[in-house]
Amino acid sequence: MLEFLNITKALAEENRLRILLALEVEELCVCQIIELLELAPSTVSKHIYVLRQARLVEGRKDGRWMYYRLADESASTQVSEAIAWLKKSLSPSERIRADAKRLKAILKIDREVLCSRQTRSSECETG
Amino acid sequence: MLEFLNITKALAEENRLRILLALEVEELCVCQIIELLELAPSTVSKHIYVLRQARLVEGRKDGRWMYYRLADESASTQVSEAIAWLKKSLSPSERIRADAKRLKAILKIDREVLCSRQTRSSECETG
DNA sequence: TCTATAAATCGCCATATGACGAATTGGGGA
DNA sequence: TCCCCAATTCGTCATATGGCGATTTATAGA
Repeated sequence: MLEFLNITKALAEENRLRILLALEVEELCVCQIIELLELAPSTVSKHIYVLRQARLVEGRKDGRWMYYRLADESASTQVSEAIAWLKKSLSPSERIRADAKRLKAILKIDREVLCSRQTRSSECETG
Repeated sequence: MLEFLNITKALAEENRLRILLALEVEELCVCQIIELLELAPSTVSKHIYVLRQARLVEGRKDGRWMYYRLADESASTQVSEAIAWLKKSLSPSERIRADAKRLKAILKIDREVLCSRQTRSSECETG
């Protein structure tokens, strides 16, 4: 029950769904997720924390950067079922399409450039 | 996205999960759900409202009583998938087992007796 | 028509949650 | 060693949500 509730609570927030959908495309660095959602780093970090608690995403550290990906086949049945359900049931809305388009643009930007751009200012728009 | 979020938000609360699991057994009258959860009628009513908004449950009026059941095959794909996922993924916990046992006892009580008992007092324990 | 009552709605309160900026942590590179 | 910076954690605020009791609504029965 508790594990299940952790999962449904994690899925019950729009920005967290956006993160999961983005990770469906490919593994992402935190700065790429920040750029996609256009939220403060601390906010994004907290959302990722909730997703990790629910075991829906897994992280890997690479130097100063953290990369996150959807939980894979090594995950528990509950988690795997949840991700399968998510993929099957979440039909494309306007926002989801916009995110997908925006993510394509973000992936074209060199990651180091993206991170430093966030540090300096957020003048340059991505989409 | 919005429909999906309505569903995940509805599923992201323990007492609402308890209601859905009880309705898996059979259609129930509100007073039976109140007896099971041991919460105020107004609270239970609000939970049912959320479940209805998400289209996870359907109601039918019979005189002064309202009966609720899980959404059936006439429901949207998203709703059907959600219920299928719920049934498949929510493994029995202590609380779920206790509820199942308690529900059996509640179903043995005549509905009118149950309702009037709630009105007078909550002295008589059910399980 | 009037009363009783099952359920829903309203109003209120306490707690949970999402948002941000500030401060902290930890790994590279000078 | 010292500084830089990606990411996280902490502190705070505004809003959302779950809980209850009081009130309202709707229907059965006198």
